[in-house]
Amino acid sequence: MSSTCNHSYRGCVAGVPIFNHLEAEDLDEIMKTVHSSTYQKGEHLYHAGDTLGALYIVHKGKVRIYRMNEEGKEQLVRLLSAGDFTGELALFTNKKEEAYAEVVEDAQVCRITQDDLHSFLMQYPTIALKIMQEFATRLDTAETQTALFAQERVETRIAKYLLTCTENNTARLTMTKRDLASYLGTTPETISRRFSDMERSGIIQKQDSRTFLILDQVQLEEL
Amino acid sequence: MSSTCNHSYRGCVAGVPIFNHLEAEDLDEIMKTVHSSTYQKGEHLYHAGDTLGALYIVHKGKVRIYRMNEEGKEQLVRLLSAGDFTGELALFTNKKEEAYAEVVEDAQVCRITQDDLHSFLMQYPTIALKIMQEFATRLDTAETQTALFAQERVETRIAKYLLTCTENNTARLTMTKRDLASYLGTTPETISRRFSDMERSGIIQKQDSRTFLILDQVQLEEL
DNA sequence: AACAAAAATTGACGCAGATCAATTTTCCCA
DNA sequence: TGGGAAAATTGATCTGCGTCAATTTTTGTT
Repeated sequence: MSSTCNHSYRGCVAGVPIFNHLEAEDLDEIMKTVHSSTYQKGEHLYHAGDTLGALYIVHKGKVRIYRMNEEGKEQLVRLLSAGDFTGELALFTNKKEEAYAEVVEDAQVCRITQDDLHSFLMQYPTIALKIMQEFATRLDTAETQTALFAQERVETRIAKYLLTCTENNTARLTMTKRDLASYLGTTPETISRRFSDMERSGIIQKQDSRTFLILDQVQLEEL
Repeated sequence: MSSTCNHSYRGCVAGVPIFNHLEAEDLDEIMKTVHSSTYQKGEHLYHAGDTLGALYIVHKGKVRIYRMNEEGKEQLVRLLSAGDFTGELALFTNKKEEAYAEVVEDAQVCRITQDDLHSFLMQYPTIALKIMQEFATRLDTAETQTALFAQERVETRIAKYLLTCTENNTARLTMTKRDLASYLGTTPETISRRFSDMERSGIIQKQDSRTFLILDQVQLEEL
């Protein structure tokens, strides 16, 4: 069960890229209209088909955005953590939501209604700019992702993904391999095999189930 | 060669969803800052790697937005016609463009510089709303497209695509099958075979090279 | 610590779709 | 309007990856 309250809780909004450039008094203004809820693992923020009237901003925890086709096959679209938002489709168009938002780590989520947001946009045009920045970036990511699916083999997709989450020659996965498979448009079995291949050929080395040492970055890059 | 002029040409802007809700005098205001160019088939508006400082709005003609991977494989991302725009990534973020924009049908294109657009957004917040609407829609399309690639067979992708361009039981392709293959992440050969299959099983019937009669929409929908 | 449930691994097998190659058809534009 | 180039079609072959199935490992819970 999720619990709701609409007290002023500035932290929820202050940490979010869309708003964090505003002055303190403007933030407080916005906070007055924000509804904050906590959700537990397994709960959904929304389902496909819902007509959302609000923007959901994750303040704490993790939320899995996924789609499902007619046969029930899932595709992981995005994994939200603190500062990320969702629900923009129903907010800016009048389409129904096509994705599901499932809490995978106990979360605190702020909601801003469509009407409130629209009036903020008129009042603070810089917010619009921030949102557009976020949109443009996400659009680019989505199109890159599509191109990746369209023209690269699974091995290449994994390699590219690993590189995006590598720091100091160490790749730390933020999700299970099962979710990774779904995100990369393949199966857990194939993910497993490709990881084994890469270990066998000395490109990576398993540290623990979620951490891998990159032994040969050059080779990884040209997969 | 493209020719440029920046005379006031209201038509360029008036027909564009982002601006067409504005009053005539506001339109004229905007028009003053718009640069209009004509391009011939084969010319490029921009290449991957360019740092664009402007939004490109197609007023006439067609523009092919495509990406290319390291091996030179192309993926068609979008086909722009009158009213569509491109260049938003470089405009709202500071990333370099990752796609190519090639004119495939003699085109007239308007350009609005970053600075001008930003000041319009502050002056007319409703423009921002329109752009966000467009972004949200496109984001949804891109994510739908990704999911389509991730979980559906080529036959299904074709079927879904055909349905999007069907009117009165007639599907009219807006691009060559070669481009369609690139758009759907497959090869011309496979496209050809699947179309033949669908004709053989009485689902569609070729009218001319770009037009197909939908004989059995139900079956097409469940492919 | 112990258990159940979820996740991950590995093998065997089959198929959708890519690739290569050879025509045929369509589309321009000179 | 004719000729050359691009696009489309069709066949033959090969392969990456999905599917099914059986364990094994990891994880979270009491």
